[in-house]
Amino acid sequence: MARRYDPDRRQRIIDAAIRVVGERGIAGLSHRAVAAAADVPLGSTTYHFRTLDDLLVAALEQVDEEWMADFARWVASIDPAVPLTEEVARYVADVLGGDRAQTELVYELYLAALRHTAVRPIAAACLNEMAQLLGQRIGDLATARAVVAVADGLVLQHLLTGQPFDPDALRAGLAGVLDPGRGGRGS
Amino acid sequence: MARRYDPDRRQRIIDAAIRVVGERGIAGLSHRAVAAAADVPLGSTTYHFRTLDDLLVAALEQVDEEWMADFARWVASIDPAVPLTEEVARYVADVLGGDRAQTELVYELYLAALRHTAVRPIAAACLNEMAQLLGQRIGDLATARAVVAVADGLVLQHLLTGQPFDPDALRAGLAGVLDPGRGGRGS
Amino acid sequence: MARRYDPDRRQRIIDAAIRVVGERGIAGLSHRAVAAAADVPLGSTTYHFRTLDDLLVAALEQVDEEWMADFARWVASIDPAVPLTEEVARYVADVLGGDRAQTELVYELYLAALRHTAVRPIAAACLNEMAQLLGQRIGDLATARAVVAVADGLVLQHLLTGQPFDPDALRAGLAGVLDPGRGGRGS
Amino acid sequence: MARRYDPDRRQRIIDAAIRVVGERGIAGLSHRAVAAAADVPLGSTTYHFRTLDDLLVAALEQVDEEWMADFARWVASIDPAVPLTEEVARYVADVLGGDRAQTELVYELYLAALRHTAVRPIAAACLNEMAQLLGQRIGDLATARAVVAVADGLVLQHLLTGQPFDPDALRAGLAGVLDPGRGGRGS
DNA sequence: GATGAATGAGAATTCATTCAT
DNA sequence: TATGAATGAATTCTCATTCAT
Repeated sequence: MARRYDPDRRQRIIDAAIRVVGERGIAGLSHRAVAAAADVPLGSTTYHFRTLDDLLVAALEQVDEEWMADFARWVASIDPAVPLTEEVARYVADVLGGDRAQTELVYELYLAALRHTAVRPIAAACLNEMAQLLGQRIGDLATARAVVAVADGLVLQHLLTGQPFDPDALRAGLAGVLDPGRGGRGS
Repeated sequence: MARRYDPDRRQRIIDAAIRVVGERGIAGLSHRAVAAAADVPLGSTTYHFRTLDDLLVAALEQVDEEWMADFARWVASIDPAVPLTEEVARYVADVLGGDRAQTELVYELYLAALRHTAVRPIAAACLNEMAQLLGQRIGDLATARAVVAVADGLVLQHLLTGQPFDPDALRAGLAGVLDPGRGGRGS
Repeated sequence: MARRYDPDRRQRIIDAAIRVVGERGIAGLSHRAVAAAADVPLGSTTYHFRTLDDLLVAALEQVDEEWMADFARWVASIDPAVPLTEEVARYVADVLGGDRAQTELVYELYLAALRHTAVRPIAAACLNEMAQLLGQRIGDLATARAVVAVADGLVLQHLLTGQPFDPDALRAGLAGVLDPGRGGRGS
Repeated sequence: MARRYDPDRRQRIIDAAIRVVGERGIAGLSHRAVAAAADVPLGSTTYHFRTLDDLLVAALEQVDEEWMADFARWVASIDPAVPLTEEVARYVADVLGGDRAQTELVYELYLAALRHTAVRPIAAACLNEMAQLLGQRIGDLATARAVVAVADGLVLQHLLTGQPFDPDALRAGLAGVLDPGRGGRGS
């Protein structure tokens, strides 16, 4: 009854939705939860976002943007003089050591996209943009795609197993993939 | 009213649960849906699995087992004389070309594990077992872990972007990660 | 929390639904209203009738049955020695003078059936059964259908206009339809 | 933002309301639906029609007008030299063969009138006007009322049962009502 | 043991209407 | 005068879980 004019409400609802997904996962997203988190009446969330999917998409697009900004910062910080594996290791370590909530958010986005048609394009765009950005920096798209795959696979692996991340093991492992004889196989 | 002695009912419920998750995702799992899919009375599902979580865990454990069996078959089929990258490419191509429903099930497992304490150990075990199995075969655990990461990252990438998988690009990309100069960067 | 075992509940819900439709019309039927009228928890109505349509159909089928019983009583009471128009007039007068709630229910059933696929068959069956029943009694189906049409049209007309029903006017009017010269036209 | 001066807006809203009722029934009428159908802002519908009932009444009055115009055309086309039953049969056949949407609109009007005080007068006026108009033409009001009743009853019967309309059966049936011995009864 | 009716909470939506601008 | 954001109530429906039989 109090707040009648509230021009930023739409954005506040999106922010609240991101908070809710971060805390309870995509499965935990509900109009009610968002309304409570944004401190707006329930009807307000459905007014601004006709369906829950609309809200989910808006929220994940924003998550994607923030994630891309972080990723772009890393890309910009790559030192051509340093071996790429080391830079990748730094990236993975950063991600795993950073805000766990945000990281979970992104991987939940990926995995949910497998089922959820509405979020698929966001995840696809995210993956493609990462590869493009990195590809421009290092001059090779195939390598960029491989880096993104390795990084994603690693983050997922460590998020789920809880195993500590060891940069040296990564370098040795990657070397082993290309040349098992030297990487350790058979020794 | 018909079936009184039905020793396989528990298993049939699990199978039905996997079917339901495969069709509607974990969010679509419910006692009712499973009961309908298994053609058993509603009370039967709650009788054999006190909570829905118990049923989910049982189902995902079985998904994991089946996935591991497939993975083990691939590991056994690895030819030491063939470059590992080629074998990895074969694996990724197999997964992407195989039963999409089963593949999605495993990523559904990962997704659930991100949030769900009860499911986390299953996903962790899955990832660890894959690395162990492969590590024993190729003699190096770090390489095995890297392979698992690369494979997961690639499958996810292609499932989400819909991009066709090109084994040559993978080999070039991986080479580029280790030695950007030769893999394409700067050339 | 109190009432746990209640074997007649399903029927009580149907009865309550009929009461609700009688009072507020088909548009006023809601799970909530029925639950309140039947004094059962809301979930109970959705348990016994998965969708509101299911409940509506069950209720209207019962309305139809009761209506047909009344109609059959009239058919049985027809005196072959009395002109049919007089018997029809008696029927219409009975209906208009009887329980208005029940009559409205039936005509609401008819009119709703035009739009509502689920109730169409009930209305169609009702109309057909009336004609069959009467046709058997008077030995002619075409006449029976005409009687049903006249009666329905008249009841609707008087229900909506509030005009008093005059049996003599009906007889004169029907005569006029067949032979306008004698029925009054031109005089 | 575009239209500032729009003198026909009120009428356009009414037309849109009729369209909405035609498509989804009275139950589907809502400010939102009308605003979308009329391509006007939501506030515009509530501005021109303070309550939804006002809008419904305006729409149904127009439906009535259009219906009466059609009916008047039929009345004017009646040939005194042709038996009235044949003309009635022609009318019923016209209605059943004509625009189903418009016919349903009128019965929707009847339906609403059964419960809705605000709508009752419109339906009553519609029925009375039909009788008056026809009565003036044929010179007998009682006959006119009977015709209207027969026509309404027949249209309803055929719309609901889907049975094909047979003019001969109608004539025989009506004859049977007045003189069962000749119409078929007892033969 | 096994079943399914019962329950109450919570889900997404839709909406008429009000009112600040 | 016209608009659309805001609101809160009401809608249907789904469901995990309990528990009497």
